[in-house]
Amino acid sequence: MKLSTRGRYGARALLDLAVHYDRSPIPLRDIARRQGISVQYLEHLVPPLIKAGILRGIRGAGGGIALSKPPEQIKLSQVIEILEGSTTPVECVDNPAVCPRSDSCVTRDIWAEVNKAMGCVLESITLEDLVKRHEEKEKAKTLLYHI
Amino acid sequence: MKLSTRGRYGARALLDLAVHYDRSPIPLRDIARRQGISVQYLEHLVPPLIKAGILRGIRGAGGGIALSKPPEQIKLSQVIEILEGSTTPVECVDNPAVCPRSDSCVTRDIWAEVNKAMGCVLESITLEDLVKRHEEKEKAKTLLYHI
DNA sequence: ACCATGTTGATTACTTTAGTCAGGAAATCC
DNA sequence: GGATTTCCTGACTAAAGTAATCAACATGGT
Repeated sequence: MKLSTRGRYGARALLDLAVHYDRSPIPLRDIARRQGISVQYLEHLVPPLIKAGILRGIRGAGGGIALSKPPEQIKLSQVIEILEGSTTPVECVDNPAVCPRSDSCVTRDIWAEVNKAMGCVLESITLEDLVKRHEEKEKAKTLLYHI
Repeated sequence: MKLSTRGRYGARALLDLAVHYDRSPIPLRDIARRQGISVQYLEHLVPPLIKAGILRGIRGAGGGIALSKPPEQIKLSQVIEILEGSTTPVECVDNPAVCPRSDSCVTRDIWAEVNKAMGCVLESITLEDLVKRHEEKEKAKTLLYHI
């Protein structure tokens, strides 16, 4: 039930962008540095997000990438779907034809429920929520310094 | 977020055993045939389940494997844990040390919630539940013949 | 014209997964 | 007590997926 680096890095990158939302485009270089990801790897995560309408890319000096929608309109479920493909733990849930047992298989029903449970969580969280959580953590951290 | 064949086949095999619970041990050969899994592959799923106390193996003619606990005492979460290892979608959830950002990372919190959501589903389902679901499906199927 | 940036495709090394092969150990049956 | 049946164990292989780099291109800003 693993999530690959694509989804993980992608989520972090988008959070990074959401934190700086409404500012000018941010170069991949900056995100890569802040998030500890190589620019070259990040470059491969960007195109699918652009195609999906989540990001836009601005070339040339002073360019970078930016969210093409406000953070509260971007659900985590969508991001993961784009970068990881389907989140289903098992092929047959999305595509019953891959297994002749699909319609009589009770374990398949369970995997579908597991998938739904994950989906509900991811669907309920937007980039804005992530930003809020992030800010709260930062706040808590600075408060510690004053003790 | 994939589940490998280990967990899938293992779950099906245990369901098969649960359906025949309280009968004599069942040879791997039978389970393999009914479930469409190779005996040789199934043989590798059995030992960890035995070590975990879920199964016992009876050698020799008339032998086979059998559940060592009644089906209502075997949770799916345990089975998956044994066969797949941790279900966490991301290393850092179980083991914060793998990533220096762990304590300030909000995406990590999300993966933990996703993991919990999956865990709740798997924890709530026992082999007995699977058997019941299975029987209902069978019943529905035979009813269809009488229309 | 030049440089900074995103965009794209090919390639590589590595790891995991799925599965087979081959042989051994214990229990049963005759 | 030997043959048979079954589980048990470890080594091995092929294929796929993952993580990442390399290299070249396209485009916008100055």
